[in-house]
Amino acid sequence: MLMQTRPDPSPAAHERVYRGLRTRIMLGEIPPGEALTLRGIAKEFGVSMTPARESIRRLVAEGALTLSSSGRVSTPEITNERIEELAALRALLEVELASRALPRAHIALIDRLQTINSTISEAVDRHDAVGYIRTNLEFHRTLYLRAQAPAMLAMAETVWLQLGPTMRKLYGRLHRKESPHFHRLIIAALKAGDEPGLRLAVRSDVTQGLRMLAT
Amino acid sequence: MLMQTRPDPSPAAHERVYRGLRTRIMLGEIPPGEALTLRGIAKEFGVSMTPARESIRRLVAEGALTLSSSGRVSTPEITNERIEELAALRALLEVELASRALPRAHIALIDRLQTINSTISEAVDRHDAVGYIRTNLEFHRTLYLRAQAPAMLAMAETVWLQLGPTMRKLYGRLHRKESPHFHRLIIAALKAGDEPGLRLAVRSDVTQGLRMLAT
DNA sequence: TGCGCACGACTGTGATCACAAACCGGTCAT
DNA sequence: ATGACCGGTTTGTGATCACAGTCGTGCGCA
Repeated sequence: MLMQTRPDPSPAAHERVYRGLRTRIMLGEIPPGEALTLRGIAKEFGVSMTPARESIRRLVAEGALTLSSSGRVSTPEITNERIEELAALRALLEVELASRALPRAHIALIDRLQTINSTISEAVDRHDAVGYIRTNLEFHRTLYLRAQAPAMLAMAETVWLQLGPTMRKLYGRLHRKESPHFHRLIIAALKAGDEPGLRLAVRSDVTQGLRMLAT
Repeated sequence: MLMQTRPDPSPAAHERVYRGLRTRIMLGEIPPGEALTLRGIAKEFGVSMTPARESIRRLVAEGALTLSSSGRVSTPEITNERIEELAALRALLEVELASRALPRAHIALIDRLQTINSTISEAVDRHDAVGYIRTNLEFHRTLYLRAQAPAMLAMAETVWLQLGPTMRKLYGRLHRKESPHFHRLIIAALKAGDEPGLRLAVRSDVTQGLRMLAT
């Protein structure tokens, strides 16, 4: 009985399309309001319309794309109220996730977070917006994975996805090298086992992007 | 120019299938671990496999259904950790929603909530589990609609959906007529404009179901 | 009697096609 | 010049089909 349960021999076509579009959206590579067509997506990924439609349905269900009344798909045109809401959701979810990760955060995790943090600084110096966004999300995901709360983490990722199209322009104007500042506060709070400090640091980090847009 | 923009002349087939399955899941009419087949769903709704598959994709994306490694779909088998997590999510999201609704809660809303509450009592007396669940959710949705936070409300509904398959058995053993107790506390806090009291009441109401399962 | 194995039915996947509605030009009348 | 109208083209929708993988059942063998 050497039934090697290979988890992913060759991902289904609709899965490939989904992942491709999802990362592009989450990293802000598609501007808000951009229109997409099923045939265009299908041709781009070298598949037929069927898997393209299924991936679109998933992304629409996750709020990453919107469907016009006639079925046209596009990246959502984001309003200020929506951004405020999504930022509030990030604060709610991620503060809780960080708090749950705190008792499980041993030194190896903190080391890893510091490594990621320096990678973020490099991306900032390089003015690499996509690299910055990706590494920044990796920082948060690495921490929250320790919370052992998959459903909560999935919701947080959904919020990141919905913020994707604005991330680009949001973080485009934020190439100050002060960005990992709150990350350092997070790491310090983790080291000290300081839960209130951690909650405040995460909340500050998450809502910092909002403030510059509200002006 | 009498272009009558009818919003929904005849809902698309995949939409009908989606709504049908969604309400059945959210109301707990499908037990956990139940297996579903595309052809079965298609035949039941009188459509082909295509719209059935699309609705399944949406529901899987929302966490209402799970996909086995071979693509088989079934309602999720829910563990205690998952329930704890989902209850925590309900608490986080709904406390925030209630708090945001509080300043906008005028007397007409409170009257409506009281009406819904008495309907809940009737369902309890009738031992009508599905009616109880539906009316209970209507109570919460009516309140949260006032929060003017559509993304947050959508997330809360997603959590309800994920809790659906367990709701039935959870609330099945809870046919004590004490159920609208926390609802009365919520209404009282709304009347008094007591935000801390409201937060506590919502949190208590939302997590009450968990406690009896944790034992 | 118990265990493995093969066969058949079933299930999800993806491609293709026909169809209806929406969109987008240019054109014409006012 | 501005507006409505009308064609062709594009777009989403849903049905159907062929195919590959999976699951289960019953048979056969030890």
